[in-house]
Formats: sequence, C-alpha cells, structure tokens
Amino acid sequence: MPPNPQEARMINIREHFRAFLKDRNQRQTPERFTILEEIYKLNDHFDADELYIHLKGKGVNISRATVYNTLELLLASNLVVRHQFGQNQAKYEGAYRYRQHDHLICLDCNHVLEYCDPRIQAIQEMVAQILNFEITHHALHMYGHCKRENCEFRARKGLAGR
Amino acid sequence: MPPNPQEARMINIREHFRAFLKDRNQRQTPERFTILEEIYKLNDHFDADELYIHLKGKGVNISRATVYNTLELLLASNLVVRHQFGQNQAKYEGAYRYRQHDHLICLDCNHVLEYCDPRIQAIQEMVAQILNFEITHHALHMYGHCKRENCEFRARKGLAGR
DNA sequence: TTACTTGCAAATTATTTGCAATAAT
DNA sequence: ATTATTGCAAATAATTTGCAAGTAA
Repeated sequence: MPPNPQEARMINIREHFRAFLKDRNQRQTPERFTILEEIYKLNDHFDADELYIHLKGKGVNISRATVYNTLELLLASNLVVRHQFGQNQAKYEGAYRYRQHDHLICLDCNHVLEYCDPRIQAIQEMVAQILNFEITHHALHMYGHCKRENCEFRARKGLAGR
Repeated sequence: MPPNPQEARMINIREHFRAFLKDRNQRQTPERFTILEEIYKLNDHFDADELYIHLKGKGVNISRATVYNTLELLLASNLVVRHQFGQNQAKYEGAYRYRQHDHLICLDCNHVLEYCDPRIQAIQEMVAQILNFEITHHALHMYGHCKRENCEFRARKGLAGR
C-alpha cells in the first residue's frame, strides 16, 4: 500500500535534513532525527524546554544541550524557524515549505494564532525603498486577549466564556 | 528669560513621573530622576546595561538593580516603552507623547530606524475581527542591512559604502 | 580509527531578589 | 520615626560551553 501524504511529507523532510547534514559533513545521529521527528509531530509552536520535557515524557533520553544544538542545525537548514514573542524564551515551529505568516499572541494563555496579509509585503517593500534599507525578513506580532473558552485569562477572571 | 522648548518638555516629563510616583506612594528619589533625565537626553534606543554603563561613564553611581527597578516604574508610567528586537536584551526608548511607530533593525550594526504606515492599523483591526481576538498592541520589526557608511557590515566586508 | 557528538556539569548572559544600610516622607 | 529604596552580592532563567566518554563514518 502507498504511504499516506503525512508520511510521504515526513520522508521528504528527513531527506532534506539528511542532505543538509551530509553537505556540511555533520553526522546523522539518531538524536538529531528523533528531534526532527518530534517537532513535526508536535505541529505547533514550542520552546526549547517544552521540547526537552516532551521528549523526556516519551522516555527519550536526550540532553538539553543536544536539543539546543539540534535546533541550531534545524534553523540553519530552514526546517525550523525561531520567533521571539515575549522577553523570555524563543519559540520555534517546523517550517518545511514555510509560507510567510505572522502571529497573534494571547497575553493570558500564550496561545499563538497565525494569519497572513499581503499588504505587509507591500509595506515592507515601500519602507525598504524610502529608508534605503535591504530588508531580509520581518516579524509582525499582535498581542492581546484571545476568546478561547479555556483561556487562562477567563479562568483567572472568572469570566464565563465572555 | 523663558525656558527653551526642550527644557519645557523635560519639565512636563519630570512632572508626569512625579505625579505617577506620588499617586502610587512611591518615593521621589534622586536616582529615579537622574535615570529619567538621562534616558531623555540619550534620545535613542538603548538597553538596560548600556544605560548603566552610560551613567557610570558620567560618574553617576547607580546600581544595575536600581536601573532595572526604575525602568519598570518608567514602563508603568508610560514614560518608556520596551522592545524585544533580538533574542537577547530588551531595548527601551523614551515615550513621552509616544506615537505608534515600528522599527527597522540592522542585523550588522544594530542600528534602529523608525517608520510608520497607517495600513498596519487597518490590518490589525481586520485581523482582530476575523480571528475574534482583542488586540492591545502590535510590534512590526523589519530586519536587514542598513546602508550607513559606518555600518559594521560594510566595515567587515570591506564594501566601501556600497 | 578518527574526530564529530553526546551528556553532564559548570559557565555565561540578562535580569531579579534578599538583606542590611540609607534616606525620603 | 517609619518604611520604601538603595547597593551589593547571591539567585534565577535561558542558553551555551568544556570535556571525557561514546559513536558515526
């Protein structure tokens, strides 16, 4: 039977990482592939420690140092992107065939939503020209309060699904 | 003789901070006013340690703890805003009569430029409605390479003012 | 076999906190 | 006189690094 689309995609992703490592003469260790696999299974935004704890929870024994080290490799190979939403830890997300998008961050529960608006690209190009700046990328973060039923905010304030 | 506009503005700013402190029953210490003064003299983006070093350089002896503590008060009184441009230190800027603006950050020399585009406000409102989110504020950072003569990038690469 | 990687613990960076001495009210 | 604030040093949080032991090529 043919592999399902999810697994076919994962095969491409692993192959991309394998090629990247080979190209840089870096070793294809089981730790690195385990981390890659878990990131794509998570399919969400996460921080380094969440990933470490998640692995521990599955009985996988990989040190924090290796998690951080592998995240650097995944960033360099464009299989992961890093975001700085707050003033604390960086958040990451899988980025295979990444389409530029921006983020809404709930200040109460840290829930992250994604959105995309073509006008941002237009603004970027205009600003670059006016200010004589070569822009490589941007980050547009919108902060506020989400309306999820189970948002911590509502829980704390006792506002029944306002 | 009448005070010049700069000094008149500074008087307003000090008065704003004084009122804020009195309102919260916090003390009007010389350290707090010295820090406020220096931030508005700097008239640029700075991080906590830069401010601390700057004060040291002027022979003012104020501890890092007090710098951080006072920055919190200035944030709470809306006389300063905080930005997170990179993954490291937070940057601050004086914000008296702050007009919303966004930032271009040079990845080579950390120089910061400001700009403003009304379309961002429109995007914010539209996204809030579509995703059912109450947005309190946003941060749009554009990263890239500036074209300043003395940008470290050019110095490093030996590109004479390309 | 070689030298890159790993795991652990110690180091580092940015920021915060505990506490005795000091000073604003 | 009270009690918030300061400076210092130690604590914390996130991340990085040094090094001996392990392992991919």
